Amino acid sequence: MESQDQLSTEQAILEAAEALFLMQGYARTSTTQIARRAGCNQALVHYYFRTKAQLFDRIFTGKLQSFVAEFLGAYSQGTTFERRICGIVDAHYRILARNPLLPALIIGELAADPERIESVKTGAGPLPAELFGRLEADLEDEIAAGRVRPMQARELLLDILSLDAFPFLAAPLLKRLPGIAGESPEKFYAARCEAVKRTLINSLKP
Amino acid sequence: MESQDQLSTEQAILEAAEALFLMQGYARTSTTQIARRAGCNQALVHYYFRTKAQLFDRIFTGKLQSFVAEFLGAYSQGTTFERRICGIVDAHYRILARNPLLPALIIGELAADPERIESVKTGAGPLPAELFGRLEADLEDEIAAGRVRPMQARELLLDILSLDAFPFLAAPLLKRLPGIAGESPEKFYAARCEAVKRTLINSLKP
DNA sequence: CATAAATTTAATAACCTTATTAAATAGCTT
DNA sequence: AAGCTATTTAATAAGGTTATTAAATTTATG
Repeated sequence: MESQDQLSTEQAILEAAEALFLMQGYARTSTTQIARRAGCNQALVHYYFRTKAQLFDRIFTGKLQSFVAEFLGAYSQGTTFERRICGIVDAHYRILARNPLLPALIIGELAADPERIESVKTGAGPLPAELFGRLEADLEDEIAAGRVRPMQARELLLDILSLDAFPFLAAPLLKRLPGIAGESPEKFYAARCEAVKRTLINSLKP
Repeated sequence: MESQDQLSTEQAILEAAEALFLMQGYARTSTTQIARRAGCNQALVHYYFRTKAQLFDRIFTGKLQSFVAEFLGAYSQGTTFERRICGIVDAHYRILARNPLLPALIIGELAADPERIESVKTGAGPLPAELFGRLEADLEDEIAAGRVRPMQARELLLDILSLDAFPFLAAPLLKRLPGIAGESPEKFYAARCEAVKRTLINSLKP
């Protein structure tokens, strides 16, 4: 039943589909294209996954939920608030370096099909809200102690998310900018991560 | 030759196409759909604009270039560096409030079709590079005078672009977040603009 | 080996898309 | 009104897409 080739064909389709969906999005990717990349007949894509939509969901529902959960849940155990913020940024850049194309896909697909957002939200569970609550409580303590300027937790979270995610969202554009085009992505992102931490830490000072 | 109805049909097609392209992207929008929204026959779309690609270009090439130019060129004439930074952010939020869906379209379409980036770059002309140079020179002066911490102009520009653009890119997601869902977009963006200015100004302190 | 099950293929139905064409209609202009 | 042009329409060609089907092939198993 479950021979080696069978599993490897199914796996080949999954991998081809993931790569193509990430590079081109859902609408621009055809099952024919997926089959060609996986090195199999087009009907096989439907044999294993029935429909293109099911194949997409199979790949991305889990990926999306774990990504969102990891991303919002990267509130680290640092000794100081400053260290915890830096921990978040480091964690975000690690996650993003592993999935550089995922943010653009999320934006693109969720904008086109907002009902999918609900499934992501329910899938991510209560973790994000819980962690936001912890960040909020910590921030209030820091502000009360005079170590951080008065600000809302929501704005801090948006600052962090913006600074971390934007370089990956705008990568196709940034890659071509004169000052960046030469650099390797790894070096660029590593330097950017350090700069973001400096910006964030400095922005919190009273 | 150019009667009132003729121009209004052409205009109706342009407006329908712009709205649909912005909401759904290029690949998900069909000329049939455009015609339906414009209230005309599908062949008319091709009568006026020949191909779907030409229609898209006709609408967005100019829009894109002026958007990029405006966005990068919003280096205002403030009396102090701090004021100039705030001027940029205010300008960005004004531009974005007028074109809230454009950033996501740019990201989505340029990621799928990187060669279009070149046309945007050439269309934007030397303005961006020139203005970046001015920001860089000003920043160096401020750092030399000890009014701003040492940092690279590139990182400052990325800080600004990230903080300004992200809320619009992630709007479909953010709109559903518990703490934001209730608010009107205008209020949310206005509050965010103020918060971004505070974050940026504070992040520059030595 | 025989046979049953799983996998793979070619063929194709049904549908949608872009773009063109030729005919019909409307709008001017004289 | 006739004639010219511009606009609009219905029809359709050509091609691509998803998904199914039935037949062929491979693989597993008694």
